[in-house]
Amino acid sequence: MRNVSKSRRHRQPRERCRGVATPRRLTHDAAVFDCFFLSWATLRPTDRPMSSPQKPDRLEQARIDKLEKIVALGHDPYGGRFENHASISSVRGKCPEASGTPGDAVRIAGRIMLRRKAGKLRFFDVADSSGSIQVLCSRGDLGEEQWELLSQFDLGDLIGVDGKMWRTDSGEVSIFADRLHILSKSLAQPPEKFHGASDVELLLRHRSLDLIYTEGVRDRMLLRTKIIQSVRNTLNSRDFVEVETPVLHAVAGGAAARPFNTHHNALDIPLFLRIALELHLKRLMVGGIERVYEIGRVFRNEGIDATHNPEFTMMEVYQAYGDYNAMMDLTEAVVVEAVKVVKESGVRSQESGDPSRDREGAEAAGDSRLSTLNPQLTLPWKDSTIDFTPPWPRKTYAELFREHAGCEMSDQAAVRAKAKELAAAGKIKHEFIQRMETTEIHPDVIVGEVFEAMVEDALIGPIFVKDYPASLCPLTKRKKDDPTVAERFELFIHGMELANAYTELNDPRLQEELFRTQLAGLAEEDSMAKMDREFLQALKIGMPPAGGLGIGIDRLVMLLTNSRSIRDVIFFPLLRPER
RNA sequence: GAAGGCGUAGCUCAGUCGGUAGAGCAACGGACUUUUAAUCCGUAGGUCGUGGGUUCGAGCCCCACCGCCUUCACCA
Repeated sequence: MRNVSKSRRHRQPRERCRGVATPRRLTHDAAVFDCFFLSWATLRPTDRPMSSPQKPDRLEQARIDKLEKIVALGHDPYGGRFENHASISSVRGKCPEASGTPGDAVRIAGRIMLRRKAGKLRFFDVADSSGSIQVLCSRGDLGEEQWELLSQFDLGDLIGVDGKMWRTDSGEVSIFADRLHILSKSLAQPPEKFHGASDVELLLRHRSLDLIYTEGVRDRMLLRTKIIQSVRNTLNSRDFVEVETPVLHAVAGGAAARPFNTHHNALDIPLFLRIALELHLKRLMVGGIERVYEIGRVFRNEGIDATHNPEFTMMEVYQAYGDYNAMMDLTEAVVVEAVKVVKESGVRSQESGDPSRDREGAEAAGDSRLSTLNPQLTLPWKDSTIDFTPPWPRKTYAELFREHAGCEMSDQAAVRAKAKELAAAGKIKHEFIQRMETTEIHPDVIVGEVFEAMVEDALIGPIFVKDYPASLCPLTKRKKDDPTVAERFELFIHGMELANAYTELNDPRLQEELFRTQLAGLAEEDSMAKMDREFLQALKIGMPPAGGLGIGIDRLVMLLTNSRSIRDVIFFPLLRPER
């Protein structure tokens, strides 16, 4: 809390300044800097955030000098409304075929990406969100004032251009500039023009730079948006209703994870950031919203690595009067529709330069299964491909356990022996074996450990793993003919767990009992059995039998964009603050 | 949390055995009216992540710390 109020103290005076310093030619930059230094000086030295601008370095100073020249020429270096400009991709098509003849008059706006000189000619490559184009400026055709203005342009500046479409002698599509406008003076030196920036930390801390200068980053992030849009479309077209439920929870339930702690001052109560969407959505189902979903951020206070960010995006959907079989069908639909969107986008995935590579690769490999698959539904993944063509296999947990572990999961002695074997091979922690030998651990927990070590990585998929040991699933309905088995499935693709679904438990008394009984061998924080009275009360009112499904959106985007790190699909992943 | 790797100019990177800190791009000045990472000539630019230590002398060796990456651990 202290940190928050501290940073607000920094921010307020500066934001106020920004309001005062409305662009007034000539005095504009002076006003900014007066204000800036004023607020700066009022801060005690220890309050100064390290990330805030320090005194300008030599490169920044060179740009400030140019900014001042721009002001002296009577231009606002930070521009203003710039109307009726066209997208760069749209004007490219208007270029005359023959070089040296003027085409249509156009107006564009964008960022200077490259600059070249040839005598009294200046070439700028200007890019907007649709593409880039060359702007040609001729000393002989522009007035003194315009030439003076463009001489103050640097890489990274945002400019507007009025001109006519023009093809150069070498055939390059260009705009022959008639009039130039400065729209925003960049004070920061861009990365090296050929190699770009490659330091991962630099790119993550300055994602804006990454988006501008690293090939493919913006396309991939925008593809994320399209994928999420597709998920919404799929659900909406099936009459599911999107809602928003609280992020601040008094009890962080619905999943087994450690929450972030926070505090409400006026109420003076502890609160938690949600770790799942589940319980509120079920309460809405009780309230009569029979098909309901939410796509939202959840927070888990755990480790950070290539597949885990402390905050991530989860989609949870509930369908009254359905069950987990209905959820398997829905999962296939949601993912397949998203795959189609990715295929249609034509955005190149991270490591295959050519979007059609997966098909050619499959044929070249001569794999009969791959060559007969629907090429529309394959996407590249690392060195291979993922075939999303439905229907995906649906195998039971017990079946897969038998297949990969070589023994029945009901054979406790054999399972224990297997666990020890895996520990010797370094695939299961020795501590777990010690606990297994010395304390009483539920047999299903041991089975779960062996399953994770032997089966999960081997699941190429997409494959639905269904019918989990019931004791691992306190929010799930048991099978009618076998109460030791829960109607739950997980979707695995290349060892990654993408979806998790249940036939939801709607018996309030059984639910309360499951919350109450702590599973032997599990710490409380590792269990989902957190008593939530509001939720139990809702179940007493009566929740329809239902199917429920959760999909990790970030992981879905990773799989569909061939991204190995979750940081490649989140704009601002959490980093330790710089000191 | 553990092990390994990395941190040098705004950016991308060299830096030999411990002996004056290097290049390309970018910047600045100049030449060039059809360039495509333009080219050519010149100038300037460094708290070698931070702090200690060893040494006549440390970017380099040692210790601690900070950050990032990889693998592992944790992780519905």
